[in-house]
Amino acid sequence: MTEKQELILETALKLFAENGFDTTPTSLIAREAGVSEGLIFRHFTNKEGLMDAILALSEERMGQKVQAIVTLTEPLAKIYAVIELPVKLFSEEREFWKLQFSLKWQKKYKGQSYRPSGHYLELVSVITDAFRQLGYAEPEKEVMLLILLLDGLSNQLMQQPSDEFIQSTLSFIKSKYFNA
Amino acid sequence: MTEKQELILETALKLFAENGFDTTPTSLIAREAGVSEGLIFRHFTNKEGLMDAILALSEERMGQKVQAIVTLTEPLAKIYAVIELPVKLFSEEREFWKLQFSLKWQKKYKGQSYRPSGHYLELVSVITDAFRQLGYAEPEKEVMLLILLLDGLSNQLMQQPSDEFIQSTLSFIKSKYFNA
DNA sequence: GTCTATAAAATGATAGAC
DNA sequence: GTCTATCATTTTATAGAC
Repeated sequence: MTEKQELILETALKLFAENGFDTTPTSLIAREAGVSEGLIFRHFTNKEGLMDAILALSEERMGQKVQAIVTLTEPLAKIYAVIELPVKLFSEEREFWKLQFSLKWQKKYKGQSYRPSGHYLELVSVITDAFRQLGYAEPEKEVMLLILLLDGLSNQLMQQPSDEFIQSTLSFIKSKYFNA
Repeated sequence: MTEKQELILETALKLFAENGFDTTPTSLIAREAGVSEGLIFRHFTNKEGLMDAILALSEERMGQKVQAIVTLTEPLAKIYAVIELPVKLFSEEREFWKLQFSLKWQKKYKGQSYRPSGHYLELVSVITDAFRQLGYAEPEKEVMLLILLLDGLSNQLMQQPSDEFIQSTLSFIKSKYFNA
């Protein structure tokens, strides 16, 4: 991966996150990255190829995050880590994750609608077990509820809420979970 | 509002909801509605005007829904009604509400980002009171949490989940709320 | 109110030189 | 690997006839 290739990827990521995939012209990406428009197509074939490359990075980074949670031993620690995940993702690489979440709502990518990644499914399974270990009566439903909650939280994080709001939300959510 | 005007609006709504605002050409709207493309611009000035007209309808319909909840007397009934709101909205007018929710993620409309409507703020205030009446210690935070939950639920509703999933989710959420 | 025809600009993509 | 120049299409929008 050459320097310009990375530059294109980084710029495209930023612009896609800010303005959406289909409202960001390749001409703008080229201008912002300071490269010729032709170069984008030489390296990534077409606009979709550019998105593919970004998504490949995404899978990799998400895998690392999930791994870090899965390796925790205490069930409650796992649950708290999942609760903190969206905030962590957004604070570390805001544009990157904004793009991820917004994809769900944009035009079907390559004809398929949004599909949860393998990492996501692994996480669900691990958290279900955690709830079970804590003695919750309906672990599957608890996970489902928690997902709804974190989905909504990710949603809110797009609006750049204050740090105070974020912290207060996190601790309030955590306060709802304990050994059953 | 003439017959063709309504037809254009209805068709645009459907297509915007399916494919997004900026990925739906006016030519397609015209073809699907069986009218000339020029007529769209004659009536709605430009593509944005078309969206404005749709959004005006939205405000009106949302107002009706909120009014129905506000007039309930029992605090728990209000909370349950809010919990049921997303499902009700999607089952009654799926495309319409899908468009609403997806707008949050699309390109900033007219340069402003998404802003909650007056109806929304009214609803928040009423539900906060309901929690207070039920004796909850931190009603504001409870509302915030509930909003996250319903935001996430709306998100999931986009994926056309099974009716069984929906019902089970609703009753599980409700089971978390009672007189404190 | 509605349609046909057309303009004007933007956009994705390719070819060929360096 | 990279750039310049250019093409083909699509898309928003307007003008004028009926």
